[in-house]
Amino acid sequence: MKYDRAQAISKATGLFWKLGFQGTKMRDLQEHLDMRPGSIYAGFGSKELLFREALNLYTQQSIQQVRQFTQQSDNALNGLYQFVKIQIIDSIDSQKPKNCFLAKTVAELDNNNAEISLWAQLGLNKIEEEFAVAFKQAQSQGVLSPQADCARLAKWLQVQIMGLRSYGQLQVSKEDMTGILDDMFSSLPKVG
Amino acid sequence: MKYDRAQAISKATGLFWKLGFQGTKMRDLQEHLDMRPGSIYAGFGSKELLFREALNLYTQQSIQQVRQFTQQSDNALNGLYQFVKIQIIDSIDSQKPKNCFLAKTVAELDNNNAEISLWAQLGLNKIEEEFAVAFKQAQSQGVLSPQADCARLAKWLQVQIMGLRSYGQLQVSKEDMTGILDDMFSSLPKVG
DNA sequence: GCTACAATTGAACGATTGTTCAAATTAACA
DNA sequence: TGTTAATTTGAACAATCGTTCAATTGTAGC
Repeated sequence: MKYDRAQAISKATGLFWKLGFQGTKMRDLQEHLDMRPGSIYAGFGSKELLFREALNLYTQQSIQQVRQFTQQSDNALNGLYQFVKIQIIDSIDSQKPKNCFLAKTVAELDNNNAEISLWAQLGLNKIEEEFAVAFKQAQSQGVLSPQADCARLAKWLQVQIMGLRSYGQLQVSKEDMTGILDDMFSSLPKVG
Repeated sequence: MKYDRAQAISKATGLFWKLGFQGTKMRDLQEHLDMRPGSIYAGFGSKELLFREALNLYTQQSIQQVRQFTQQSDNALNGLYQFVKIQIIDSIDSQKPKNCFLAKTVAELDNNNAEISLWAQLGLNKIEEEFAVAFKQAQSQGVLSPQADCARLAKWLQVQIMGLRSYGQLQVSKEDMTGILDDMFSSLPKVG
């Protein structure tokens, strides 16, 4: 029976996220995907191409979740808060990887694997753009100051999320993390 | 002639910082240190032990720089600002690694290399403690609110630095980075 | 210059790496 | 059911990995 491509990419994403590109060996993937090397290479071409599929899936899911939270919440600002809270804080006690898969990839790979690193950076840019959209939404909803520079706020939020996720790798309590998160959002130029 | 141990560790730190533990091969080290494998193993025991020396040097230098900046500046708060600015922003146009060596190590290594990861986490804790000391100094100097929770601010600063350094890996301008940095420090409960 | 010890050398080892491909198996259609 | 094409299998490959160690070179005291 032919393998389930979407499920295979999903499983590979989890493994790559946890172990990194270099840390994930083909034999790890063979076990985790329950596929033999020939099948993996027939389906994806190489370890690098499969890794790029993983980066794509992660990016796409992140963007989707930002949209989901900003639309479900009463306003986009609360939506972003919920996005960070659920995505980062609530994963602290779980065994899921805590840092950002894209940022970790950029950090791991130097100029020897420049193409993969650039691909990850492209994903981060897309997500940042989505943050900017959310901030503009917040402005049109009247909860964020019209004078606020949304592009700059988007960069700021990226920095905050990267920092939180890096710091979340250490042994921290949810309370400490929530405290930092609340301080973050209380510094925004809110309205009302 | 016997090799210069301190210089060898310094060179190894630069390479490990750039390429990571797994990304740095013994043959890379042999080239970069201009030492033959036997000498490296006679001097340091193994790749892992040399890596730990690198983590130690990086931690020690970071703490030393925090102390240096907080003492040279007119007050500890400005000292911390200068520390971040010079250490991070001014390295953007250089070819030095931009992310935090310790945070990168924690992100890279999973439970298979738990000992190294824990060692890096210990270094991050030491640095955070130094941040707390600096904030207390700022309080006694009358530039930071006496009600401020210095331990919490130290955690906050770690998050900010990790975020800035992660984000600094992308193609950003010094201006954008300085803007984010200024926003960061302007949100502190300053006095006067 | 000789001895004795310390340090360096670099070829080589076994293990592991990403990848290949002929053979075996399954699926599709008559 | 028989035939063809699509897919999976897993042993095996060349390259590279961290590491070792007998041989060589360098150093210090006499």
